[in-house]
Amino acid sequence: MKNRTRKWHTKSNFSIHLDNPSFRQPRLLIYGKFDPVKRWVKEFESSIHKGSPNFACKLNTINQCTRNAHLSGSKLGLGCWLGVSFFSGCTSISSPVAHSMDGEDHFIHFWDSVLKTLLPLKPEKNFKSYVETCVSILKNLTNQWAVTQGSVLHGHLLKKGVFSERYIAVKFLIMYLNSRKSAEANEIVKEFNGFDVIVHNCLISANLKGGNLDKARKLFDEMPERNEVSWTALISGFMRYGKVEESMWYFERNPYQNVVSWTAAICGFVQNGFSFEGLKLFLKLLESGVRPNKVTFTSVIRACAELGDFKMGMSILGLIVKTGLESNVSVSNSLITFFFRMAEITLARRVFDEMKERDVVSWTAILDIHVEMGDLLEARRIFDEMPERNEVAWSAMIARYGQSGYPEESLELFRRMVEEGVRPNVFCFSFVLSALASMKAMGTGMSIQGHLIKTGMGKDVSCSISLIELYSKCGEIKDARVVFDLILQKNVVSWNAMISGYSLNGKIEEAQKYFSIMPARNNVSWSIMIAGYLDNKEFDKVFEVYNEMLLVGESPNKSTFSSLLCACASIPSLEKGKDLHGKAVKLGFQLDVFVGTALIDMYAKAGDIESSKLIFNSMPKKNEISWTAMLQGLAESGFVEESLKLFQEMERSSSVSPNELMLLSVLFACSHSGLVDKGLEYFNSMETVYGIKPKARHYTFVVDMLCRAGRLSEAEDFIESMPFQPETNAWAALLSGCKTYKKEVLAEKVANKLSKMAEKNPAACVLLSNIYASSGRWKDVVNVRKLMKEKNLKKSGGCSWVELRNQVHSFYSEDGSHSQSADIRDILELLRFEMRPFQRFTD
DNA sequence: CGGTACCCTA
Repeated sequence: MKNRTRKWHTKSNFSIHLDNPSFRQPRLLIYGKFDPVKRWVKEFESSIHKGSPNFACKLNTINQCTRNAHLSGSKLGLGCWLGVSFFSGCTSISSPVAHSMDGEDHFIHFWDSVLKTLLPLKPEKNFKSYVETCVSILKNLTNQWAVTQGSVLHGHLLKKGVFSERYIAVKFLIMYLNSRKSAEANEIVKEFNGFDVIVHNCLISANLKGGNLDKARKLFDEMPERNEVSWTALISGFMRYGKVEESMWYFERNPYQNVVSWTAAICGFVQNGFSFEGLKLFLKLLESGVRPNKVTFTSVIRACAELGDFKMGMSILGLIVKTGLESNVSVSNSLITFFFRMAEITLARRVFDEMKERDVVSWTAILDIHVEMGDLLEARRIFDEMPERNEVAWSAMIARYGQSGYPEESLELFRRMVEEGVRPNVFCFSFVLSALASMKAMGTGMSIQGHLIKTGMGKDVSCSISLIELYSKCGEIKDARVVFDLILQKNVVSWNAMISGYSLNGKIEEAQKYFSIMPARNNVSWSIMIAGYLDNKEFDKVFEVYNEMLLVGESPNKSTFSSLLCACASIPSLEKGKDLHGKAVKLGFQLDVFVGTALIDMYAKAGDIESSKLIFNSMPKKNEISWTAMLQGLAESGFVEESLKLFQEMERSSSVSPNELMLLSVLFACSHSGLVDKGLEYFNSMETVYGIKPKARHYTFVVDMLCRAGRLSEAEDFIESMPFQPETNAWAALLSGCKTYKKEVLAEKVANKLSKMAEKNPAACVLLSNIYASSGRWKDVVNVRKLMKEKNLKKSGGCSWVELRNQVHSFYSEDGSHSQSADIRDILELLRFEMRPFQRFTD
């Protein structure tokens, strides 16, 4: 069911709304930098001017800083005040990640400073607020796993005699349980002197948090009496681990059916993907006369968003208004996302704008809307000016920068995140690792891996997947394999990453091996294999795997189609291509940039340039590759003027800038239409205007262009003045120019040059032997061939193939490997015999 | 001492 929602809000829904003026116009003007801590530190400084700060002033400052511990300036502010330099340890380290890892220390320093200020204070001055402050610090320490600082506070409170309060003892118990400090936890349990419902509840929920479901159940069963909290803890705990049936077993037997336990069950359904059942349970709740509260509504609204049920959502909104909860922060937060998922972006914005009070989730929700729509600039603006950021907001930005081709920015944000004391979760780590993978920054990736191993996240699937990606991209496939082997719970995605790594490193057999033994495959697995065979130019295998994929009932995705179409373009097979085009339209992929581009290329290579143009013009989004394919298609199909016109149009009207391949097409077009001077002009402006350094292939095209126009001496000068070794093809172009324009002297010169190169260059050998053959110098031909054999030079052979009943048969020259090779040769002999009378026409 | 909304890997 989760998948259904994901599929439902595709990007195409939003492109319409992006242009909606009512959404565009009102910019988010409510931003404003808000950092109360800075204000408090300022007030504190002014009180120093008046004299030394008193108890109330110090306590107040601690409270403010603790309450706003998440804010960026707070740690710095308090640190400066206490004379602790938070950045002392980090300025000397230049590596961004080493820098980040030190963030943990800043964060510990922060709490050390807080305690250093708190401990000398005398509680008698205002006992009540002193205790309140301690409890608030303790809560933060528990959330942030600062158990060392927690035990310092614990000892201090014992000494001061504040610890007698029962509820404080419970909070320490929870802290110790969460940090798995069983000795300390047992100590506190002992002090409670026997059975206590609350202590037992704490034990149960700690076990549930750690995943020990059986232990939790046992503790629950052993309890002589239970309260409503015991039941709800169990219900929600089982839901958290996907045990919906067990959870409902307890729900139905729960003697205290209050809102909280109802909400736990409803929410559990929604979180496990059973939103419809969640809604049904909500209706039952209404029937039973229990009044839903804000938490219930947030879960139910989320269920409507997951189901895409706008009407139901609006009915529930009616109920919300009736109960007076429409201005509640959490409820509004869920409504923002609900409207966004319904593509009602204006409504989502209105909910946000009309909120009297916003929290970090509200900001993250509105941030995510911009991120999802691809408006990265505006998203960044919101992100920078948000009053508070949590790991969700950070990870949304880090992920999106990485995916949009800005891995450096992704890494920089990650560094800042850790520096500001926000603890990254496994998702965050995997985002930043995949950004590093696209930068091929193995060293930095390894230091993050070190951190992951140290903190016990080294075997996590999502992090490991990104690590596999990183090592494969850097060519360290063995290391990728080590990471893969260590994953505790391998899922399909991790297998896919491994297969794709092998394929990327040219080990298609290994990829095939893993593909065949993986326990479960999805369409991505199949696509990876198809793309792998495509990279290896084994086109018959491409279609073989595709047919097998269809046979097992797996549905191809967009990337499958672009690989298949690319294979069609390489063969080229118009029939297969058209067939795939039809299927793509049926599945709604024809508007996709990658599929569209592959179609353009396929039709162009198959000679149907009209169809290419039709597709190009109908594409709603074109990227650099689409333009390149179209320009190349036009130029190579002989539509040179149109190709040049399109290039100019692109420069004028699109944000795409010219690349190497486009300039090759332009030079090709100029060469084939006799526009030599225009071509030279383009070539000379490559570096100055477009910032592209010409490659050997560009030089070859210019040589070809000059030769075609008969400007042979110019071509010779050009080839001699090249800053690097010319391609063999450049010499070939010059030679064929000599042949056309009967320049025998020059031809002889070129041949001499080639014979010098022939030692190492198989292409030069072939060219040379062709020259000798054409002038009847058979002895020289044999010498060249002998040279090739001695030096073990091999030219990659030409290959031809035919397509029969969904199978591609390929043949190399002198190739007898086909199973029906003998029969084929017999037929060929027969055909040759029958064609003999026409032979004089073929020469 | 129990229940929530925002982010989620190829």
